[in-house]
Amino acid sequence: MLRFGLCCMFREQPVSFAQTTARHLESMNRPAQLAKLSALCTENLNSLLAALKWIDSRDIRAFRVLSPLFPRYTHPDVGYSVADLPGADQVAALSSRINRYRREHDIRLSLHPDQFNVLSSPRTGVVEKTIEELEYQGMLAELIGAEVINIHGGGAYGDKTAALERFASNFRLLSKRVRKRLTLENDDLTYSPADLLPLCRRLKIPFVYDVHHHRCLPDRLTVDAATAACMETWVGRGQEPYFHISSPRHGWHADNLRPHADYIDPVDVPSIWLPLRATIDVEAKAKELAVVRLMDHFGLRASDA
DNA sequence: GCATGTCAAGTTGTG
DNA sequence: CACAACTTGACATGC
Repeated sequence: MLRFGLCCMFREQPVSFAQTTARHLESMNRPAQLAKLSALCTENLNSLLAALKWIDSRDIRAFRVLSPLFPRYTHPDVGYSVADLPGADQVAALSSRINRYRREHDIRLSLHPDQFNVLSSPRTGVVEKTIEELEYQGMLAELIGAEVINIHGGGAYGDKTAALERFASNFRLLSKRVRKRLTLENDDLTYSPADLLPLCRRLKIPFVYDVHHHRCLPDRLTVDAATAACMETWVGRGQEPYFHISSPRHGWHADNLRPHADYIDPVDVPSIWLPLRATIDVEAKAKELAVVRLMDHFGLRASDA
């Protein structure tokens, strides 16, 4: 059975996540910073629980958690750890409530660190900051029970083979809790499925197949072949494979295919996916409305309000 | 109050 | 060589 997932936020449902900036925090003393950060973390965990309850009511069984759930956690000047927060106990209690909820309601959680995280970079400072961010996400994943931390291959620097070798050696520097959750996704500019699959097999990293990126950056593999290869990389981890779907905002004949549309055109969903047991994250700007519409289309009817 | 510019971070490709 | 695109709002500031 296919499982469709919502990414990070809502268009209409009144569930939102709070943020702050380092600049603003720097205008306060340390106790005031920690008080504000503690309030934001608590607020965001409450929002996450509300998000899971809403998607559960629509039979949506996967959710991508936004990276800054704990705002500015790894910032060099204002960063912190959960134990530093005045509300540390509440943060821990809310996190385990979320973890129990997603377990009892069969909801998959994933994380997707953004483009600043580059394990293939030749710059040691970039790799160090990437590792720090991934370790934060590993800590968060453990708290709330997220299965997957999904990243891209990063830059090519004129030599993809050498870059992926740096990825491989830096991968070994990660803690076990990050390594056992890390996945690799093809992007729309640099690394195609054919580029990444050998590395995924070698390091036993599951491959997340984004078919829209594949259509932007094709390789010798067909959609069917990439799908099958993706599925195989997940066997060792014993989890459902992840796919990503989106539709081009300006159609398939536009100059730029990369911007995402509000909704998914169902014909963009590969028909070979339909009978699979897999999770498809829906990357669409209309957010929950797009997920519900797509599930309706395929007869995976979400219950009505 | 409301509008507008900014936000920690990397890399690539375009203008 | 500088800057926008990735993704996206939401926050902070200033009028």
